[in-house]
Amino acid sequence: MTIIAEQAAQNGVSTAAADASKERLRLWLKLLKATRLVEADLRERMRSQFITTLPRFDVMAALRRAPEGLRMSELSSALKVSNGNVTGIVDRLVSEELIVRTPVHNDRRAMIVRLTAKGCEEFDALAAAHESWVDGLFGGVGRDEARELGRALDRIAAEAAAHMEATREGRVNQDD
Amino acid sequence: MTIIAEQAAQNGVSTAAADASKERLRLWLKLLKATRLVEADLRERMRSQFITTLPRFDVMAALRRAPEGLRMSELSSALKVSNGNVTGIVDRLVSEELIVRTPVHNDRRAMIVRLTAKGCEEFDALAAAHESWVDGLFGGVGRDEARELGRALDRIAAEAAAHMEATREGRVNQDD
DNA sequence: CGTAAAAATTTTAAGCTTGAAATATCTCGG
DNA sequence: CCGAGATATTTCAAGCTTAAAATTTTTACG
Repeated sequence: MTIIAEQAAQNGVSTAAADASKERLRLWLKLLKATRLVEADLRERMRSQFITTLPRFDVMAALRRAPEGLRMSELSSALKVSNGNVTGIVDRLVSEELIVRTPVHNDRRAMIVRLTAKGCEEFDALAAAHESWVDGLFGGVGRDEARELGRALDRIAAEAAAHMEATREGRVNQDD
Repeated sequence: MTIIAEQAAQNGVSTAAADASKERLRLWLKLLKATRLVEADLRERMRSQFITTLPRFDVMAALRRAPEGLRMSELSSALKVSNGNVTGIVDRLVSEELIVRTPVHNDRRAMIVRLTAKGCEEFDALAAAHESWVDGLFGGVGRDEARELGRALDRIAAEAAAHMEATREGRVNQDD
């Protein structure tokens, strides 16, 4: 925090905490920058080489792992996006016959979505290309370094999720 | 690459390269997951506590560092987003009197955009809150670890950018 | 049984994002 | 001076995203 660091400096207080804080802000900006850079490249390749998008790829990837299909709600929670968002992407994939929506017996509110044979084929080709693109972009990262960074990111994500949970506004249990 | 790994295994070929490749794909997925998690939290806080968005914050942050203002094209290249995108965000910020668009003498095509006094004030409050949110989310990352991860991410971004440059489709200089 | 609350999904409004097309203006060679 | 090409920006169409409202159906309680 620049402001806190300035205050600390003015107060003659140790800036150790403020230093760590600044370093964390820089880390976040770098994380965001690197992610956006890679994401933009993958998006562009999906668009120009396969006429598709990352969100469509994400939906298809989730369905590829579920041969029996997934409910709309399972899909949206697996991808961590809103229900309405999934509705739109699924609509478009259905119109291209890459996936199908089928009603669920016993529950006329719900729909099961799964890949068609055509969808499986297209996804597999897409996934192979995607893996090679990522391999190229991260070519400078060795196996051990990738593992190490992956562990660090897992830990950061877990800690961030815990912090989010702890500072959530709309308290579910006020007695916690 | 799963497929290559399988082929390699079937062929009795060493899987060392395939192992590294898989580990890189995992790293990318973790990078994306962590970034989206943090981004979603920051977006939600911006929305509920300040009735604004991350793209607006990004635009205001770029302008905060440029007291003389920036041209639309400078803004879009600084933020690495399309021109049309900046036009829309700027339109909305102008309508709230947080920034102003002024014509440039000598060049009637161009516009300079800069923060108003109100825009500066709002941005500073927003930036202070943003820094404290990030500090909370990354609270488990110490100063030295943050520096180390930051360096690794910088290197990855630079290597990815170099790879993108090297594999670009529409060659600018075919003689390179 | 009947109905209120819960659950699954879709719809809607608003904003973000891109790439491409359209406008307007500028620059420069002839 | 004029016109071709370059440059700055906006407009447009399409898709992604969210939160909130609306719809439909199920569940459970009295």
